[in-house]
Amino acid sequence: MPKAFDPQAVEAGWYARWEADRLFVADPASDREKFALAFPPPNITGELHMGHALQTAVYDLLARYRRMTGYEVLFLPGYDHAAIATQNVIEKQLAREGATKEELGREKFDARVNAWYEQVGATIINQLRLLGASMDWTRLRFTMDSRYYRSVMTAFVVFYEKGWIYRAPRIVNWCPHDRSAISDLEVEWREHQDTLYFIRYPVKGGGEVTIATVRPETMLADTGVAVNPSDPRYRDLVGHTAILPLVGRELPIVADEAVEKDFGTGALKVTPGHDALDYEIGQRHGLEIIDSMNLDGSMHVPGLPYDGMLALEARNKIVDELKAQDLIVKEEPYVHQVGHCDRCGFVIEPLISEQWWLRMEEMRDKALAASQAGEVRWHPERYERTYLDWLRGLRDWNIGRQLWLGHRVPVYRCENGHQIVAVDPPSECSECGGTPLTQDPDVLDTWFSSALWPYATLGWPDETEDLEAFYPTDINCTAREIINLWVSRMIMTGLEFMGEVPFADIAIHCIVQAADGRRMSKSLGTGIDPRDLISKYGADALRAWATSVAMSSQDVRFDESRVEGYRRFCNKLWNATRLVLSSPGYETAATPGTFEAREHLEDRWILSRLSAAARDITDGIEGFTFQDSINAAYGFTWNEFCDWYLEAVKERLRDGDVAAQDVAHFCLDNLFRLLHPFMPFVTEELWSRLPGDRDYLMRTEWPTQLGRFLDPGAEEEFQDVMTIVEEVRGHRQNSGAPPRGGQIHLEGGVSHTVANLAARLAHLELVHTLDKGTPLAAADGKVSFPAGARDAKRDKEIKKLESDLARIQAKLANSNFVSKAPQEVVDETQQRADALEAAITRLKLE
RNA sequence: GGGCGGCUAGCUCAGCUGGGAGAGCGCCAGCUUGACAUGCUGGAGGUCGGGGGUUCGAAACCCUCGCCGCCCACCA
Repeated sequence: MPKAFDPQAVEAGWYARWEADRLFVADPASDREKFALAFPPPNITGELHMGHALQTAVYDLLARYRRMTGYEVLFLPGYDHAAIATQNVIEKQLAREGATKEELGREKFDARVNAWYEQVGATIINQLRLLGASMDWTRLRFTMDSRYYRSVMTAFVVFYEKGWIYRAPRIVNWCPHDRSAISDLEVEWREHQDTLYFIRYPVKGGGEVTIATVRPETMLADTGVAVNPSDPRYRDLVGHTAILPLVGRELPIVADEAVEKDFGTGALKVTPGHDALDYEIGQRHGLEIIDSMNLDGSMHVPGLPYDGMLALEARNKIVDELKAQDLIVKEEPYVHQVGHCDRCGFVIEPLISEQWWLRMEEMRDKALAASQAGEVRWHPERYERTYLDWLRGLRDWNIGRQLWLGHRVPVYRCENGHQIVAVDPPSECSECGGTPLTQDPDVLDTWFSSALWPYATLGWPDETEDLEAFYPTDINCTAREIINLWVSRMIMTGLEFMGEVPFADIAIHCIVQAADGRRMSKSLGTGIDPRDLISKYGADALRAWATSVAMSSQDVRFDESRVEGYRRFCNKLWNATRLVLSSPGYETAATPGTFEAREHLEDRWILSRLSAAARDITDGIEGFTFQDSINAAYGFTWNEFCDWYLEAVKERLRDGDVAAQDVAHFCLDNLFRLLHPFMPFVTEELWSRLPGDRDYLMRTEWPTQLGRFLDPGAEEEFQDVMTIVEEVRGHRQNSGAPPRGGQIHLEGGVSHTVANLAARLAHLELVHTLDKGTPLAAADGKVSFPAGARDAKRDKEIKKLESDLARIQAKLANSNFVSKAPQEVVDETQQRADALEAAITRLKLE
């Protein structure tokens, strides 16, 4: 067995073996209880980043844990076509080549996209394998594969037949770059420093009204002026008509509650064609809608000199002309939020467009009712509110996109104007039999298809065996930024189509930031490729780190040294195993179990500690506090099993002591099981090196029967041992004594077992009389302290203990404390005081 | 504008329902200790963001202020 743990060498073979033996493949016909995870399909826009690695580690931990606890587990992988995002990726590639998708043409563009899907899909799968994700590859899904496509079409048709899908012109968020509408959730708000212009609009019949705007170019499409009805400044103007400068259009002056009296001048220019609020005001007052913008964001004002200009260009020219006419009252610097397309970054232009809409009321209400009924549990709980608040304010969803990439809307029209909505493309018009039919050019919002993920991947709308066995799935774990975009929509459509929430538990994991606190991103150069970390520290180390931070209440800054720490942890496990394996005769010690005798204190102690660790690790997983699991496993392994137990039994192991072998073996065996979900590779490897004929660790049982080893008496006694050993080491160090040698004197109260073990661990000779020799040591005043070892550090320690004691005694002297605090707290405090007094006495002894 | 999270050792973070301030890394000192120098031993380092309050007792609960971050939102 190599002296050092080498992740590369260990990891290489296991994944292939697990997979070849079909350990990841779920059986819907199994008698076992089912546990299903539909892995959030990564966008097929590029390679997986740290966030994906973290998420994968969490999912796989749950999958492996559930397999070991007896469930039939389905861990279903896949990826998402991510229409708008992928289209942007390809367009950027084309731009670098000096081309555009229009030049390329639709067919070649599609071919290019498919090639990209193949390439990136393969990379993603490879990364997931490197991470050790125990996914059922026989069920790999893609949101654009033919079966999934059919699910999406079916959902559309069902919604349509319910009357929930309709087409209507409305103000939408228009991305001039993508030439598509996007939903409110895809708008990213960024702070802009702009200028607020105060512009004078003359009023017909005399007077004027001054409005404030940051977008003077939109005035070309103004069709009204609005003021608040309760604003005394403008009361007399309501009902009058303003004249639009530069254009001459007559603008009715209306009163509307939506106008803020305190903003600007309190008078608002109304541009129903290019502002959401103005649109609503316009609707209420029957104002005309004028469209002054082309779909590429340029001005569409035929007959005016601004026609065809870019918005900003037009703005400058308009401001110049208004100034020339002395219509600008003033300009103020103004900081505000401006919407951008979250995929391409272009400034969003609100404009009127005819779009496909999905009514959400009924689905929203069902989702709210499900939460009310406790069918959805959030971890941490606070995210439930984020979700519910958003749901309550939900409006109709714009599901149409004017992109090249995505699921085409299944709506067809014949030459006679009939409209057919069908899952499969009809060959002729169902009303007049006419041909040819043309399909609606729109595609669906990529989130429309993602919303079906938990059941479309299982075969819906067909009543498949998988759907029957594995729906609902059990847990969804994602970043909070897609709670509204994705999680909420899965819940709504899941309730609608399947009648049940798609998962009962939702865990929100943290976001990994770069070490300096910035966002991890490729473009900023702050991203880290998980594969680099895997090759440096191993997948196990990366996973252990990921699960240790995943459920953090705040986002975490990436700290590479922590990943490195977990690699060292793997090495520690490795070497602990090596030590045990080197015990003579151990190879043939096939049947553990003789430790039941448990005559040694250290054996009883470590089994008790193992039992506690198993409990803490299990509780952490069940309670979505994975960091507690990792910490318990780490602490047990390093600070208890290695630092104390193995040190205590080294000689016994060297002598081939069967009880020591059995106990050590039992600890390792259970520890590997307990760590397997977190660090699957190294644990599987070490497990395979233990003697005996072994099946895969991956499919052994989770330890659940260790409670019987809890042994408070042994823990207390061993605590005495540790205290003595630590005191001896401390004083040795302070007095410059060599690390070994010297004697320990046994006094009255100390059990022979404790003294003996302490002597062994501290490398002392145990003697039974006080007058023999000079050194040493200690515990609870039961062992005398030798003369001649007094030093400055000891004085300092005495001082510290004395001040601690003074504080505690003051507490005990407080009658309020004694009378009001619970008796056990008072008792405990008294015990601490006694212990401190004893320690001081001991240290002062000469 | 509303909501949420964070502020704990030099750094990255734990501290759950209030009762002795923790870990990893880093730092200092000492160790070729028959598993591991990816190691071992000892140690330094914190008025738990500031200020009030509740309590016998507060890092934890309440109020308030200050920064940092996120989400939501139709004030042009």
